[in-house]
Amino acid sequence: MPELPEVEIVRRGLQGAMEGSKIVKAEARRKDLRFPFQKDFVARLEGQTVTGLGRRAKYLMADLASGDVLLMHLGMSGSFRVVEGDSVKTSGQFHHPRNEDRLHDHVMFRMSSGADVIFNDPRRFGYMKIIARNALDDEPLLKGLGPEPLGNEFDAAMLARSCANRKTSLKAALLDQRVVAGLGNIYVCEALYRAQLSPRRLAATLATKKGEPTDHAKRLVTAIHAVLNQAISAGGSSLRDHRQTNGELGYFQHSFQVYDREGEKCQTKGCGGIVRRFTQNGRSTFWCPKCQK
DNA sequence: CCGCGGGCCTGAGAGC
DNA sequence: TGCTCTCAGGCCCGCG
Repeated sequence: MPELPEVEIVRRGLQGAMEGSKIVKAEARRKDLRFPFQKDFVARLEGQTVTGLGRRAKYLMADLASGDVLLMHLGMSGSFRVVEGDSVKTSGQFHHPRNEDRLHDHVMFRMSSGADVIFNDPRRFGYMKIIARNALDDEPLLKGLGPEPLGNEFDAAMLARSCANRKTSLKAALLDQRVVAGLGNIYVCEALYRAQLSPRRLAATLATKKGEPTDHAKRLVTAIHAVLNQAISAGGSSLRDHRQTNGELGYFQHSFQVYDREGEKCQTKGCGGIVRRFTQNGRSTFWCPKCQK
């Protein structure tokens, strides 16, 4: 499911239920997601107050009073929902009266706020891991992540620098979390379209021979900022799995200009092109060959 | 070091 | 209806 905007929406949705509340009870209903849970996973969570809920790239990070950090990744199909009230009365087993499919409810946090926070993930590409805060810098999952695309340090100069020596397409470079951390297939396609840059273009063409950013690099950074901010404002994109934590859908999918729009007319005024699709590095690329150069 | 392709999972949808 | 095939928002790993 989730690229940066969806993860950010989930973070905001979980804040009310989790920040400042204690994890009264935690359950991992299977022994693994993408990776096995740590043996002491539940023990390190129960009784801990969540002092803050942050995001790095596509990771959610819950700060615990113990000094641990709970790292959570949604993979392709992970989602959280917050259930308030009635279910809390249910003793023992983690159970909710709402009549939905619970087959893939894999993790539950019962919070002192009175809310149950439930992680559902059919494909189980998601995972959770507890790390001591003072060991975050050595965490392999986080090491090597590039800049936050909405952060201050991400600008045309930096993007040009990290693309300068790449021997790959611009599309592949933007999907590489070492270059910029948080974009996925949808928002890369949309940003390239908005910047009118071809996904096939060599990544290195964002920099001059001296390594200075080209106008293309500036356009691309502007487009990335715009598309991410608009997507966050729209609650993210709901294609299959993404839900806000209150169960509502995001609606940025209605604003896609190329993603999943193969065969449709290009929306750029006066272009008259047709949105095409092809495969790059095993992933679908959607673009307008006429206006993206 | 870098770039690429395979694999991990389940489920939805298309085609027969 | 039901089977088979393809594809899906991510990312680790092993190979060349």
